[in-house]
Amino acid sequence: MTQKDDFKLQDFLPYLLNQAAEESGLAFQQIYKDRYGMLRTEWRVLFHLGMYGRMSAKDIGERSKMHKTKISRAVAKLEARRMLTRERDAADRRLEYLTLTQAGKAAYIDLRGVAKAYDTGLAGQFSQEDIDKLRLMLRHLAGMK
Amino acid sequence: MTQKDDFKLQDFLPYLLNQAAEESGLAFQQIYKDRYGMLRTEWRVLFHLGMYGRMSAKDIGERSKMHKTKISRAVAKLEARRMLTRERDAADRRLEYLTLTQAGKAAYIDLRGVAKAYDTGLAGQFSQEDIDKLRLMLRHLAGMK
DNA sequence: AGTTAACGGTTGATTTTGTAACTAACAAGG
DNA sequence: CCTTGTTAGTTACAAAATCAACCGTTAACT
Repeated sequence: MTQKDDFKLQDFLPYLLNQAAEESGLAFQQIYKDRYGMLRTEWRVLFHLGMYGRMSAKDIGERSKMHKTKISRAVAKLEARRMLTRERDAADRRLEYLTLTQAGKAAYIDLRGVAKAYDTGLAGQFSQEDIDKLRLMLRHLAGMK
Repeated sequence: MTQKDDFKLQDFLPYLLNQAAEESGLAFQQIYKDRYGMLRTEWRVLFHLGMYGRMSAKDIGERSKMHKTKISRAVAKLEARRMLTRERDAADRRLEYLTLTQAGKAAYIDLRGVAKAYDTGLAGQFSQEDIDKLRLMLRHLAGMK
């Protein structure tokens, strides 16, 4: 091109990370979509509630860095599908605590199992040492220090 | 939760990759958006044409794994902004070859410089050895063998 | 040639996201 | 109390992504 063109898009970290994220998540996405008709935002909310138990939308937002509108909509859908219930805080009536229903817990446990196996499969392509380092670096890049 | 819950969402590779991709790309995204009003699909098309020179939408699709409708629309926008021109193949009149205009090249060169500096900044957080390994693993996960 | 299938690319309808503005509730200072 | 500001969450509207159907063209088979 116009000057010596030693730029390689395939090495550009944001691009590479995106491609890896997309490709590596595809098959898992297919599962929660097919099995429960969920969106990514929805399974993320589900996972947060499954892992940490009862919490507010705000708490989820802080941990996941998802925008509050996404969470609001995901919660609405999960509620419509009877996967969670809301409960207003008596002391501060702006707050709503979210809890998984039995159906929600069942979905969480199911998907958690899938995720674990899936992750094991991905990680299995590398040595334990390498995968540990990868996770460490990714956490660093993600700002999850 | 219901059983021993040793699942950590923060270690789940597709999730972690997504967070890292999102976070690491944010500031760069801001630049091509502010400076040229571009979308991610648009700068990707721009970069492909800048790096490889004249090519068809289909070629871009194969290399970038973007869906053809995204590419079609990105090309239309770049054309409207006079960043590229189309040229029909005389032999196979379904094909269109895309070429950057001067303005397109200038934008590419500008953004390529930004990307390089940006990437250097990201990579600088790690040792050369680690960053090489990271890229290798990401390429592997992305299926870009 | 004539039919059918496949391909490159575009378009339109629907879904999902992003951005702002909005409620309703609380908090702090006067 | 009463303003002003902030917070948790929702909603409305615009921007963008997805999906399927589409057009014109080429290829393949008969």
